[in-house]
Amino acid sequence: MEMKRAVLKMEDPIPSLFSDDYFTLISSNPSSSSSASFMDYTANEGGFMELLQGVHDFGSLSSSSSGWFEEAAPSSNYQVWTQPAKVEAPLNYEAAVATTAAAADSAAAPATPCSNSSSISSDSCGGALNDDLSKPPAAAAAAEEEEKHKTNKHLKAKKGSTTGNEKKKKREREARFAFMTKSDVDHLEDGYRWRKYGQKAVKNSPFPRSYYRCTSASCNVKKRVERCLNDPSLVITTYEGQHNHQTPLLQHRHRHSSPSPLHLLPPFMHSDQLTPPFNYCVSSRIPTNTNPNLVLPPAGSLLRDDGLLQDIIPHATIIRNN
DNA sequence: CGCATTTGACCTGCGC
DNA sequence: GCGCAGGTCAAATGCG
Repeated sequence: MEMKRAVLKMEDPIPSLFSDDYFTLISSNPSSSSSASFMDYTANEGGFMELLQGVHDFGSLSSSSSGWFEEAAPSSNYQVWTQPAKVEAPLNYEAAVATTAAAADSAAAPATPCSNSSSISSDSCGGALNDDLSKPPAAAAAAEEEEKHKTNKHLKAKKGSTTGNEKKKKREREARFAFMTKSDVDHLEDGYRWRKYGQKAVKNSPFPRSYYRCTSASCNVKKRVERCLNDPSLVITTYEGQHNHQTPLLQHRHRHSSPSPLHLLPPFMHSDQLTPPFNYCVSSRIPTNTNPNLVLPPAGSLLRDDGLLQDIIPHATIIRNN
């Protein structure tokens, strides 16, 4: 099975993606022969949707981690890095996506953000991730909402003339959560309904970035979807904000009071893509047996990483897929 | 017809 | 101040 890996080197420049806001990158370590890469969502009531919501609870992240990255144990199959606070020291980042072939090489190397294992240039996946999270820290959603309201209300007026205060006021952003998945479709099903509101070409990348907004009224959650520059099969999804409503799937389930298997699936998964026990599929176009390589930490690291990973992934357990 | 997507224009922040 | 790049808007268009 093909595994993915994100490598962070402390001496490289921080990608702007990580330079602000609470951010979590969940990636796998290819160095393990036991290639666990799928989460046993069926064993958890909330599934990945709750996982995402849990990840959005960034308060716990900020309070439980002291450093820029929370380092996973070297023996773990996956690494989970979080950026709970602004970084002072110069750090360097690399998100290297290694296939199983490369995995053997780095098997001996400690799977830590400080690892000296193989690196790639800055315009790799790290570069793809290197978008503008370098904005002011996450602030209250209300502030953002208010500003957004202002923006919408006075858009035309602002186009003509902007007050000094508004001009100077820094844009505040919601906390973000990004992850990479292996998929041939950009927009992965996650249980929520999204409306695409923009698409931009990414500098130095042939792949555009798409912008989506949750269609639910009063929910201002956004997500951005782009492809990894180095490995176009990887989709980088960045969620911003927190849903203030249930997923349509959950609502449907509650209405009918009979458990729907759909709500137990991770985002971007359909029930018809499931072949028990663990053949989850990211893409609706990918055959059931194709591994999506949603990069998530293994049970070992989850259990080991007291206080952090449990906050990120509240109920998740990992099953093996080999 | 209603909703989603596309796409060019505009706004904003940041670095030089 | 200027230019660049990311982010957003909204009219036009497409689709079921």
